[in-house]
Amino acid sequence: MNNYNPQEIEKKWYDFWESNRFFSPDLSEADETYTIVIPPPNVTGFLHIGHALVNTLQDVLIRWKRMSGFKTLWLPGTDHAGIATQMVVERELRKKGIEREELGQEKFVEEIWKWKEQSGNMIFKQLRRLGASCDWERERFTLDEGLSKAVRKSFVDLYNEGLIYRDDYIVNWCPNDKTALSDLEVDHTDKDGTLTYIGYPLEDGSAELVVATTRPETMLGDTAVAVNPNDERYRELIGKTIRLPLVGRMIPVIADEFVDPEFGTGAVKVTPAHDPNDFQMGIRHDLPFVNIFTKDARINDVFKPLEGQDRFEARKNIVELLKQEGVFRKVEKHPHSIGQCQRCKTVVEPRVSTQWFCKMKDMAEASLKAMNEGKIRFIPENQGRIFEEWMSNIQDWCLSRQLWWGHRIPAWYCDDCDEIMVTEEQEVTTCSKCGSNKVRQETDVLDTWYSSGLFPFSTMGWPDDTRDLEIFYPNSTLITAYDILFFWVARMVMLGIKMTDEIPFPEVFLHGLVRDENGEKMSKTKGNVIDPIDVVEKYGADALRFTLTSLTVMGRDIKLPEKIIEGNRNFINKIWNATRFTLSHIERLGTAKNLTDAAPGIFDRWIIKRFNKAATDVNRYLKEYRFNEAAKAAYAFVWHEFCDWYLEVVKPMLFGKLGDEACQASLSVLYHTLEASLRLLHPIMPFVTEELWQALPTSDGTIMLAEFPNELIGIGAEDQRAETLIDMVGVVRNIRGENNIKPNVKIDLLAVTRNKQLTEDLTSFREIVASLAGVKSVEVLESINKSEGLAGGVGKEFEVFVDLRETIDVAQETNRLEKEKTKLEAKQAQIRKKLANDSFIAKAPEAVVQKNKDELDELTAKIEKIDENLKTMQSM
RNA sequence: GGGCGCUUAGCUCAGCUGGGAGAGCAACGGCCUUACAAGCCGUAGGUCACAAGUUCAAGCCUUGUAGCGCCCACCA
Repeated sequence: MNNYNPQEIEKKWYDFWESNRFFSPDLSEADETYTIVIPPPNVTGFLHIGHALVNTLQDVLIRWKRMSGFKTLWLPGTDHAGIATQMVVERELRKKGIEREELGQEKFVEEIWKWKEQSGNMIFKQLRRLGASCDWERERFTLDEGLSKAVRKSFVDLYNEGLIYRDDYIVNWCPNDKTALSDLEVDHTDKDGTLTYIGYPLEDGSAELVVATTRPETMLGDTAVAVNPNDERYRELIGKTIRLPLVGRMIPVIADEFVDPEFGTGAVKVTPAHDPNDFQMGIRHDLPFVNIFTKDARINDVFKPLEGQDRFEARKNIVELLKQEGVFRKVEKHPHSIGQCQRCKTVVEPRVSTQWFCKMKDMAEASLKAMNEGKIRFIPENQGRIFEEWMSNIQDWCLSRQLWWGHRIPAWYCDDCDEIMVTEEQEVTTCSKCGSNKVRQETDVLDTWYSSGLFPFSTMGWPDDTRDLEIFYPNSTLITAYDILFFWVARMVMLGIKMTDEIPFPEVFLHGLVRDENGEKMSKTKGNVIDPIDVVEKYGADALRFTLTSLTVMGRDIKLPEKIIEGNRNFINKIWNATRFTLSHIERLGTAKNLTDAAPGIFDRWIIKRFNKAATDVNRYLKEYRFNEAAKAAYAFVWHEFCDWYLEVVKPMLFGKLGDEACQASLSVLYHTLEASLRLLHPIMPFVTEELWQALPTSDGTIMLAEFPNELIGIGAEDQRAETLIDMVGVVRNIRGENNIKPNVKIDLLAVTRNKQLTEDLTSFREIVASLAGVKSVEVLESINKSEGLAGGVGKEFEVFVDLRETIDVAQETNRLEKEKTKLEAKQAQIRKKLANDSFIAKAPEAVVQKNKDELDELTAKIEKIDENLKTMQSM
């Protein structure tokens, strides 16, 4: 069994962690805390790739901080998700032939709860498979008693302060869901449409005013025609009366600055009850509001001939009627934007109705102030500007929804005296004003985002004064996708400041959206959905986590091709095998069990130094939310430094070619570097690291509570000695590769060194160089008498030659040398030019100048040697 | 209409405060070398969209141009 098999280990370790309560913070110790509150998924939800991403990132941070000694809490919860859930359950019931209306609100809500008990929280089971280290003991739900109390408390407070009010207003109405929507819940798309021109005759029959409209059917609700006051063409008509075709209503011609004389005919029909602009005009000019639609957007009884017709049907039919009446003038193509319900895609109908609103301006200003004072920081930064833009142009928030699933608005109406009582009490039976007991509770519920807006503190027990609130609020950071910046983040910031006087979190990291390999949004209809659970089953959770982490770049969406996941699975396999190799030799580790007991050689010190650099980088990158860089740093170290070089260096030691002491030292360094590497990788790939770490003889407990590495052990001054030997191996491999010398052809290496240290090192470690370079012997020389058949390479402090008399292809070797020379000469020319520039010498920092000079010397020396080698070739 | 981005190797993309153009995948050549063929070694490939500017020095800073994308907005 050489390969890693995730299925065998993942469940085992998750159960181990959970049953040992490793996810729950120990409140008895007063460590520094680190808190993340989950973006609550819908109770009805199934894990999609976006969840996999956001929760992987949170888990990486949480595990990293937990290992770094913080008291960490990752609090999970779900959102009741008003419309979405109601729709799902409605659909389920319809399958059984039951309509929501038959059941009534109470029964229906009971059904949803039942459904939630059965199928809800599926997503948390799936999150466990991802490895999410949430504290499941603190799981919350937005409709829990505690969170509901927070909703009531905040609502009442805001109402008493005058920030929440009830008013008649034109709102976005979904005729399918039969509820009001907030502006954010409406998606706008450009669609082909038409512009219909209709002639409206003046009352006295003297003329007609032609208006243009995209929605001719709304003319039934017209209560005016507007023109721009400065429009010469129509100045005479202002104040005159028009007879509305088909309906016969007398309506005035009004003047309003809103009208654009350039558009259409410059005259606009005004339908205050069915268009947001017209609504405003209606208020400005005190016009009547004629509602022409039922709640499901059919023509109501205002116009009998079309009564009961759907608005789109009516649109066609009314044109016919207008033609019959002789007022239809023409129709043009006219693309325009239409609003659709975010949930059901039905075209939204603006509708005047009584709704509850929240004033946003002051809260938005407070949020902007907090941001400008640096109390809240967005990562990436440009998201802060988007936040600012939105906050600066904020509109009041329509809070009420004509749904049944959600927090019922805590308001009661008295039918006798019309008193409105807004109170935290859950049972109101008598009117506080007139004593009547004809009181009834508001049936509307709150926008689902209202309760999630309280999530950072309602989950901690607010409004009560709880220990959790004290310890874990404000949260440390918020991780979420940028597409809910306004829906959720903005609301949390505003409500957080308002209700608790504190910013709910000082940092917000907004990640991109996961798309398919062609950059398309994933959707079931397109069939390009990647199911994270499928990925987990095929490649393992760690491969998925590593992939998502390594693709998380600031401010960019993520394309996810399967190939990348496969490559990262291979990386895990690499670690798996490196560990197997190490363990297979570990019993030979005698005295030098502790790293500090070992007397590390130059390669040992080199790998420790490389590890220290990787660990420092990973820590820094995670701190900066540069997930991709953190993953890359760990990957590059483990694969390309630890496995590619160090493991190969160690092999000759293990075979006893350099003596027992060196072997012991390297074995110790090998072991401890591996062990530390597992800890370094754990936050990103928890399962495989736990599995391997548990197999180590020194491990105790769990890797998830082991210390996150910083520096393995301090290594003193810069040590280039190993690098030089590594460089030499590279030069020899290049000669081999380019000359197509088969690995089984063992050649002798002649090395000419230019300094004493290198001579010593090469002598001591010739076995290692021989092993890595695939040569049978290494002869260390101070100079060489070149003879035929020697192919040579040049390094900074050495030249190497191999005897190729048997295999040499002179043409090929000459070609190789010439290519090398050309490359070096180009570089040389560049640097010469730079150094010839007086301003460069004068103005560039001394270190930069010196570096260039050194490099030039090195290049010149190398080129000289290559020339010599070329001569040798020519003589053959 | 306003705002925010993107353009770097065949593909997907990194590149933080200006000083070496990089990774993964794909390609090419060679290897079952005693952890790993889910692997190893070697090689090739780029006017960093275009133009101008600042600078000793620009993929990176400034301005403009072109193409692409996203978000917001009440133009009938």
